[in-house]
Amino acid sequence: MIELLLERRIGRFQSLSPAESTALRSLGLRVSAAPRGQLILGPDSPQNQTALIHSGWAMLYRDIADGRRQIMQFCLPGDLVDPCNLLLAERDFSIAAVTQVTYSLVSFADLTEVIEKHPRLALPLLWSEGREIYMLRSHLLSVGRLTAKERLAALFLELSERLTSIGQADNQHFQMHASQEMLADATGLSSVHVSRTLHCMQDEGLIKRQGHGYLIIDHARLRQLVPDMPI
Amino acid sequence: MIELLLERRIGRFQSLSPAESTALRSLGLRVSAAPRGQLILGPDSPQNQTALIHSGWAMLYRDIADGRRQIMQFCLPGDLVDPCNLLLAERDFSIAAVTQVTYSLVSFADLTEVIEKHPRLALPLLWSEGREIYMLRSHLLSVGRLTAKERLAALFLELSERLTSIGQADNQHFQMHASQEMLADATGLSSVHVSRTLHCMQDEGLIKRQGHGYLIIDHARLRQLVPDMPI
DNA sequence: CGAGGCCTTGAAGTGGTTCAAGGCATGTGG
DNA sequence: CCACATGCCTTGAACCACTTCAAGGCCTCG
Repeated sequence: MIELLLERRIGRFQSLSPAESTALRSLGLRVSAAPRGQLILGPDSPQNQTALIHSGWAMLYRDIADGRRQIMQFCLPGDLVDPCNLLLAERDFSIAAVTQVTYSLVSFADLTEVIEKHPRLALPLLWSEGREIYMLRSHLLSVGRLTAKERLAALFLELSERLTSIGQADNQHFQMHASQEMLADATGLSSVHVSRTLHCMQDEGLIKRQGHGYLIIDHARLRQLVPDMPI
Repeated sequence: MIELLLERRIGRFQSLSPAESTALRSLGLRVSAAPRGQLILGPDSPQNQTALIHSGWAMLYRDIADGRRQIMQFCLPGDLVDPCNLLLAERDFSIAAVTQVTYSLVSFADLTEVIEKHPRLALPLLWSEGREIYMLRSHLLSVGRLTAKERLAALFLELSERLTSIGQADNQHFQMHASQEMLADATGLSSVHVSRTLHCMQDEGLIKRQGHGYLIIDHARLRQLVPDMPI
């Protein structure tokens, strides 16, 4: 039952045999839970481990001494974070829970064992890594060259699509769990400006908020606002 | 003789047998050349190809309709660009020559053939991919959260270290082939501001320029300027 | 010698930041 | 059930880092 999401994603690349499914699930057997805000992988965590998210949102970020922080990506259910990182001597990022999160830590040994027994799983896992890099590059373009409104629109569209693909949203609306400060740290803006820009977007009818979730009402206009949004 | 650089890099991860060396070299047998400014891989190039750089600098970038452009990374000799991308349906970036460049195009088939015959090469190639993602994240942090001076310092340090590791610079100085407009497109600044900031850095003795190359005179002070520069 | 590419420089403008105060929820302990 | 603290969002006002526009200079190359 658990681990369905990573399976489903991989299965979209190539169909899986029962043995392969079981092997994938074995990566997520030891489930941990973290409350909102808790560090999942930090500078002091053992190296050569990465996170597989089962439920909830996490964020992958790096912060620097004087308090500045950059959120590199939001990690959603089914995400196995950057497995290539397992090969590096040191991890350069931290992962923290945005909502209550359940997850499994995956070690280099775990992953190589699975791949050695089921070599056919290697390719889809790399495909998944490729998607991650792809998103990272889109993020870089966004932060480097888009305006505040465009950056937020791009982020909303990305989250909307990713959540839709795991059945946690439809194209019209989804639950936004990140605080405005997190949105700021992800987009390279200040939280004050995020607040103002969101109001502006709401006034223009691009988004609509109710409670703690955002309702994207005009998916098409948001998309048209973001130049070159292929994802 | 050619292809020495990728071998040397991979060999730093694990030592290579002669057969493995030969296999790696086979990826770079068909050498092409591109003059400064020429497109190497564009939107119209066949998918499922990536570039292996033999000599010269290239840049990986994406540009959007209205002329804005973001350079994601500079590709230096020995770089095999994002092999995971070979698995994706579509490439989201272009590669162009910054200087005169010699390179080989590597297809998905080429790479899988090499890895199937020499499975021990898979890990070091992924390690190399891991480094690339690592740099991409540093780049994102830079563009999202650093000031103009810090961004340029970070970029110079990154290039200095990478060039030093392939014997094309020592820690004190290196040849800067990118124009100020390229530096701007890489750092998310305007070229005018790059010009001013460079002058400011020169006045402070952080860098010194002669001819078309930059001479980094105070590696230590640059490093101290950039918060959290682990690379 | 002229053209084009790249860099420089000034002046004006603006998108976004910072600081600071206040509002509105939610939770918690007395 | 109130009093208070805490976290998050909002709003205004001042400020600044960086952009844009525009003109001019200096190379290089045909």
